[in-house]
This record gives sequence, structure tokens and C-alpha cells, in this order.
Amino acid sequence: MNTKYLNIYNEIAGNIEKGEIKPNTKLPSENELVKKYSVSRDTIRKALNLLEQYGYIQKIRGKGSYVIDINRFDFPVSGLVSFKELSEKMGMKANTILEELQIIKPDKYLMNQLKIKENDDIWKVVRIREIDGKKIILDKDFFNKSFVPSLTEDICKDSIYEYIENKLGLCISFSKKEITVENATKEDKKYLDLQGYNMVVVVKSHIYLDDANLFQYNESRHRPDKFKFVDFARRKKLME
Amino acid sequence: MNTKYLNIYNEIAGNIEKGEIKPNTKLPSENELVKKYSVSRDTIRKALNLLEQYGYIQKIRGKGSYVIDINRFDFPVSGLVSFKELSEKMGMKANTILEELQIIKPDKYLMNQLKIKENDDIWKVVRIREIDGKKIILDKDFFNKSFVPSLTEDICKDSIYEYIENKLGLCISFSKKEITVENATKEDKKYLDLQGYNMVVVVKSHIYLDDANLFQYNESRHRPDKFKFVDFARRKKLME
DNA sequence: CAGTGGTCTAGACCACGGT
DNA sequence: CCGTGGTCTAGACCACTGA
Repeated sequence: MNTKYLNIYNEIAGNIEKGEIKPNTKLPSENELVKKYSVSRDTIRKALNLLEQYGYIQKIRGKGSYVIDINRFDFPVSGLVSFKELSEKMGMKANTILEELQIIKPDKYLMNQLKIKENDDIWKVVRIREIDGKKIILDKDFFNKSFVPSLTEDICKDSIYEYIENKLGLCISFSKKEITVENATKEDKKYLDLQGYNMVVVVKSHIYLDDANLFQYNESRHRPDKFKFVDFARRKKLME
Repeated sequence: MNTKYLNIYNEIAGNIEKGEIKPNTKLPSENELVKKYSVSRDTIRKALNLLEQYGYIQKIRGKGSYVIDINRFDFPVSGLVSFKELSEKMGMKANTILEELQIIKPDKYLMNQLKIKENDDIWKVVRIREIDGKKIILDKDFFNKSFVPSLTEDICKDSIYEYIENKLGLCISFSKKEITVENATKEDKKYLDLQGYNMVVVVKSHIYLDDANLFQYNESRHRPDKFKFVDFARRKKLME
């Protein structure tokens, strides 16, 4: 990491994750941290703001910064985390089956989702995620080919995000997710071990690069009993 | 509003919402905004950071700040928004039926969820949410009585949050939500118009005050076809 | 090259909590 | 009262973009 405030953030966040700083204890005050790290107060405040934003601490005016007792190991699906990153973090026996990989022309639905024209090229990737030997998730990805010129089987079986960020040098910035529950389709029943469930949880994501270009649409279909989404949210500042 | 940067944030956010600033256009540069508002650059940057955080703009180094084309009117369940605030914003015909309001002693499950002891008092509030005449959501709330000494039927039919924030002067700060899908219980079938669905979407929330005290546990059970959760997320900065 | 946003500093004053 | 975090300022240097 390059910047001072990110270094400090990572150090403190790591200490909280490792349990070296206990929940409900107080962090050193900003002025003490200024001395400890020999940086300006603003730099400390940037680091603390990040910690607050990601749910590590709660700052209380006049009192100090307190470590929040949130069990972070629950299931961190919030934010943007790829399946590979996630399963590694959770220590699950995960496996990916590549079902389909081809270039297609978009139908009306995809044109709308990816905001593209009818003769643009799209990478379509269909993958099945196995966890502990059970086919749990059906992942359908659509990439705008103008951002991702080539894709191979090996990349899809590994992590597409890793390829995109490290090899292509693209920077993924933000996403908009939508979670609904739908009746299982024939395709769901064909590919997944639904064990009698007739519904699936559907997560639709639009994923953007740091230049605000929409470059991926993803549809992730989960067996309902194996789905869990955890969200940490701060109360919004009001308007008007 | 008190602070300069919040004023500026609200003004720009409002202009984006009203469509006075169009998506994919560029905001004035930070230096121009400094002149326009006669404030320091840091104050402008605070406002812009908020706008970025809440998905209004994307800042691109060397280029400028661009208004993001995200349809914000979709369904803003992310963040902390009460049912009343939400239904008003969406212009839905919503109605609340108060089913139960009493003080109870916690069972083991509640003691764990609210992190309290067995002889602490708990407010239990059960409400059914009707939308367009259909019973869609079963809302079960549990408040630690030491924070909320009294509750009346009128408050529960209106907005408990409003009462808590405005009358009691408590400040709600953050929440941790968990979304799962479960088989419908007898209680679900009794209170809701499930229309044959045998599953419900369950949202469990732990809600904290700004002094980091846990004061409410909420369980919200939704008919699956009427449930939708939208999340805007920025890619997390990595650790290590 | 000039203009942009990103980081960092040093100092000031304020509002709040606890003593 | 002092120590805390919250806001605000003015100025510096850097990295990146685009002409």
C-alpha cells in the first residue's frame, strides 16, 4: 500500500480482525495516534473515517473511538467480492464448473442491462459454483467485449476479476446489486442441486469501472437455503 | 443543516435528483467549486466524497467528477430507512396493523440477539405491513427497555424511529442486516397473504445508537415475490 | 504543458463528555 | 476545566489526463 492513511487503516483494521484490539475497547485518541505514527491529524482522521465506514469502530464526540463488536466472519458478501476471493476467505471447499463461454450478440434485455447496441459483441460466461460437492450457485456473466477483448477457459475457471484487474489493468470501482427471489426456471433445475426447492435467490449486479463505464452484468442464482447476505449500513444523512 | 460541507452536499445531491445536473456530465472542478461557494478546497472535497460514497458521482483523477447514471428511484432499501419513510418515498398505499405490543422477558435467543440479561425488560412489537391491501410484511421488533422506557399504540402505528429520534433524542447510527430465505412458519401463514408461497425472505437487523449501544433487534419477514433489496457498493480497499 | 483530483501538513476554533 | 472528536482554512507537493 502506498499512502500513509491506508497503511494506518490496514494496520488498525488488521489488529482488530486478529483480535489484538478487543471489541468495546477504546482506541488511542487522535492526538495520541498523531504522535505514534508521526503524521498529521488529518491523516489519522482519514484512517479512522475508513475504519468507521467499514464498521470497525464508532467515533463518539467528546469520548473517543470505540471498537465495534460486529462478528465480521459471518459472511462478508457486502461490498464487491468475487466468488473466488470469498470462498478462499471462508475456507470452503469450492469448485467452479465452466458451462458455457462464447461471444454473442445481445438480445433486447442485455442491450438494456449493458447499455449497448445490437451489433456490439458480448462475452457470455456461464459457471456453476459447487460448494462441498453441491451445485449451489448458477453464475451468468456478460462482459462488454470492448473492455475485455479476450477470455479463455482457464481464466474463467480461475478468477475473472483477478485477470481483469491485474492483467488488463482495469480498475473495478462500484456496483449496483439487486436481490430478489424468483421461481426456479428449467435452467436452474437443470444445472443446480435444488433439493426440491422451487425458488432461487437472484442477485443481479451491474459493475462499473473507475471511469464510470458499465462493463459487466452478472446474474447469480442461489439455492435459497444456502443464501445469506450481510450488510453493514450507516444511517444516511438526510436531504432537505 | 449546520455544516458547510453538508449544505454543499445537499445542494448538489438535490440538483442531481431533480435532474438539474444530468447524468454523465461533469461537475465543476474542485477549484471552481471553491470559488463558487467561497470555502476551502477541503470543505469541497468533503462534500464530493459524500456524493461519491452515496453513488451520485464518480471522481476520476486528472479528469474531474462525473455524475453517475444510476436510477436512484428504483428501490432504496439500502442504508437505514424505516418502513414509513420508505413507503412515503415510493408513494405506496401502505398501512400498518399493530398485532402485539407488550413488555416481555427475553428467552435465550433474544438475550443473545440483544446482548442482555434474563431479567432485563424488552418491548416486543409485532406489526403487519399492508401494501395495496395485501399483507406483505411481518415485522417483529424488540427494544431494550432501558433505552425506550415507554411505547404506545399510537407510536407503533406511526413511526417508532421518528419517536425515538425526535422525542427521545436518541441517535440511530448504524445497523447490521442479514438477509436469508426460510420456509414459512405457521405464524407467517397466519398473518400474511402468502398466496401459496411456502417461503419467506427474512431480514434480521441489529440496530445501534451513536454511542455504539445495541438497542434494537428486528426481524422482518417478507412475501418472496414482493421483496427487493438494492445495494450500491464500492469495491473495498484490500487488506495486507 | 496546464488542469485535474489525491495526499499531507499545521494550525485554528467549535461542540461535546466527563471531572 | 481539559480532552475528545468535528469543522474549516491555506498552502504544499504529487500523479494523472489531455491537448
